[in-house]
Amino acid sequence: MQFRTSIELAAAWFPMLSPDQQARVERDTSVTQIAAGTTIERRGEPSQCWIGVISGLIKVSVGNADGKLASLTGVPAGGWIGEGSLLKREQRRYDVVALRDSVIARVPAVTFEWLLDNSIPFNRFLLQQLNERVAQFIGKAESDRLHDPDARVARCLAELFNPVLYPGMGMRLAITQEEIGYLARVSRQRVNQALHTLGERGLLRVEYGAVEVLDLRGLRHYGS
DNA sequence: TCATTAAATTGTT
DNA sequence: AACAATTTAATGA
Repeated sequence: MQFRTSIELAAAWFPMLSPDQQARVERDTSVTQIAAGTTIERRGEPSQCWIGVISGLIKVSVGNADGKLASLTGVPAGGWIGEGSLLKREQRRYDVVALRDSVIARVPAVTFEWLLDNSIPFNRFLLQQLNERVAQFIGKAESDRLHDPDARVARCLAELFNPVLYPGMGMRLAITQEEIGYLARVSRQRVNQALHTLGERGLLRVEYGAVEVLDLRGLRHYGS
């Protein structure tokens, strides 16, 4: 089955399961194709699924009670998101939106918990995933203090594009300057300024409601 | 299909 | 933070 191959390729934890565990995951998991710009999960909905990105790229907007964004992060192919809400049995506190045409897998909460109870390799994978996420936030906090706003914007964009890796190719990302601001922890006005600075250096091109990355390496190493 | 209006996003102070 | 300018989306003839 082609879905089986997809899950095996994208989920590092899948091959570690026992055959009967794999069988159950295959049975319970739904894999769907998502068009770019589609909202996969909406804030407030109690949808209890663990979401994995088989291919493409999605973004996760974490919001506070006011509906304003507190932070935003991209999830590349192979990444999984939502275990926090599952573990705490809460409502979703963020929007999940596909940035590119993507294929996502949904693992029901009961299956997720069953794996948690029965598979040590699965627990190990989760620990690693959580650890990396913490490291990512710590790294972001560090660069917040070390670099100027231009560099922060550049690195955040590079971080979003990092997983997709189209060397030299122009990639267009539908993201608002306000969103970039929350992502880079910079005011919207400063984002606007930074984008033009980066644009003048030929690293990207600013569009309405989007930016097109021209030089991913340049962005990643900007300011260092 | 085109013109008008509203909403969203951007650019500037 | 506030404002004007610009772009997109929606609506109706």
